[in-house]
Amino acid sequence: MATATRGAAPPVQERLLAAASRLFAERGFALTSVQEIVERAGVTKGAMYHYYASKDDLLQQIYTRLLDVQSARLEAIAGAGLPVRERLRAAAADVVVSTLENLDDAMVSWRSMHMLPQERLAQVRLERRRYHERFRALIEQGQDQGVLRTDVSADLATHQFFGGVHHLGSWYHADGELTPASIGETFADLLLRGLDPSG
Amino acid sequence: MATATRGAAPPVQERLLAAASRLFAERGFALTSVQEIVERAGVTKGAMYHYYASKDDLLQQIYTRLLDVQSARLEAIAGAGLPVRERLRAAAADVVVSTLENLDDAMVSWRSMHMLPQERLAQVRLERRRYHERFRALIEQGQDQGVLRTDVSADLATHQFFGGVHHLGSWYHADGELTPASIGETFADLLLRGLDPSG
DNA sequence: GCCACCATACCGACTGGTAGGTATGTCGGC
DNA sequence: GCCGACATACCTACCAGTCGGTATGGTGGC
Repeated sequence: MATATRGAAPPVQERLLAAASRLFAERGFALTSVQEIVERAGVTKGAMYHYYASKDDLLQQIYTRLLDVQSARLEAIAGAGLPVRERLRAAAADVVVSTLENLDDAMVSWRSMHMLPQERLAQVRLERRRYHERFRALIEQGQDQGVLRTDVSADLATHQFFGGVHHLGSWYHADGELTPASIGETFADLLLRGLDPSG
Repeated sequence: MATATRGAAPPVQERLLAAASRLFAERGFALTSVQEIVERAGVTKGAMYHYYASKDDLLQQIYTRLLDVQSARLEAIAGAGLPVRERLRAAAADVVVSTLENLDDAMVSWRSMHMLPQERLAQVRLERRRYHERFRALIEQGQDQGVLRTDVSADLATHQFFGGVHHLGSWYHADGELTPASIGETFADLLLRGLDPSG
C-alpha cells in the first residue's frame, strides 16, 4: 500500500502510467487490454497489479495526474498580483499549453473518463468541478470589477472555453505549424474579446 | 445491404438506433452490450443483425444521422441572403440548438467515435471535416469582407467554437434554467464578439 | 562475515464470465 | 411457395483479475 517511493521513484509505475496513457489515448480505454499496457511498459501483469489496483485505477491516476498539474498552475496564476483581466488571459493561455504538453493524458481524460465506475467517477468529477469553479471565479471577479461584460454568464463562458480546450486533442498535431503557446494566446484572446464590455 | 425501406420505414431500425444512442450516451459504447440494446428496443439480436452489419455500424449510423441533420441546417443558413455576420451568428446558434435537440447522438459522436475501426472512422472524419470547412468558410468570408478580424485564424476559431459545442453534453441538463436557444445565442455572441474587428 | 528471515518486486499460467457474431428455424404476406 | 423479417440457440475469442511462485536485497543476531 504505502510504498515508500523515497529518493528517486522507481520508473516502473511511471512507465506503466505512460504506456497506459498512450494506449488509452490512441485506442480508447475499453479497446486497450492490460496485456498491451504491460507489454508496452516492458513488464508483466503481475507488476501492474502490484502497483495499481485495477485497470480503472490506472485511468483515474492519469486523470488525477493531469488535473493536479493544471490546478497548481491555475492557482499560481489566479493568485498573482496582476489585474484580473491579465490573470484570466494568462490562465486561459496556460491551460491550453499544459493540455497540449500532456495531450495523451488530456485525451484520455475527456474521452474515457465516463468509463470509470460510479465512485471513482464521482471523485474525479468533484476535482474537475473545483477546477472549473476556480476559473469561473476569475471571470466573475472581472465582472464585479466592471472590466468584463456582465450580460454573459460566467459559467457559460467557462464551459464554452473549456470545451475548446478539451477539443484540442481531436485536431492538434505536434508537427503542425502552430505552437502550443500561439494557440493558447489565440484562445485566450478570443475569450477576452468575447467578454469585453461593449465600448 | 440495400434494404428497401420503401413507403413508411418500419420503426424497428429506428427503435434500435434510438436505444443504441441512448445507451451509448449513458454508459458509453464499450460498456453497452448488443443484448442490452435489443432488449431496450424490444427485439432480439436476430433483428438487429438483420438491419445492421455490426455494433460498429450502429455507432456510425448514429453519427451520420446527426451530421446529416446539422449539415443540411448549416447549408440552409450559410446559403441565405443575409450579411455574412448574421449568417455566421445564426449558424453558430443553430448548431448549438441542434446539438442539444439531439444530445444523445451528439454525446455518442464525440465520446465514442474513436472506437470505430479504421475504415469507418475515416469516412466519419471526412464528413466532419466537410462540415468544419463549411463553417470555417463563413468566417473566412467575413474576414475577406473586412467585417471580421483577420489576425485570428478562421480554422482556430472554428475549432475553438466547435469544442464548446461538443462539450455541451458534459454539463447541459434539460431540466435546468437555460434553454437551448439562449445557450445558442450566448455562444454565438461570444464567437462574434471574439471575432469583432478592433474598433 | 555469514546466515536465517522476511518484505518488496515482479513473473506468467490459468479461469470464469462475457459479449459479438452466426447458423438455422419459423412465420406471415404476396 | 418464396422471400423478407424476425427469433433462438450456439460458438468462440478475448480479457480482467487471480494466485502460486521466484528473485533480490536488507537486517539483525551471533
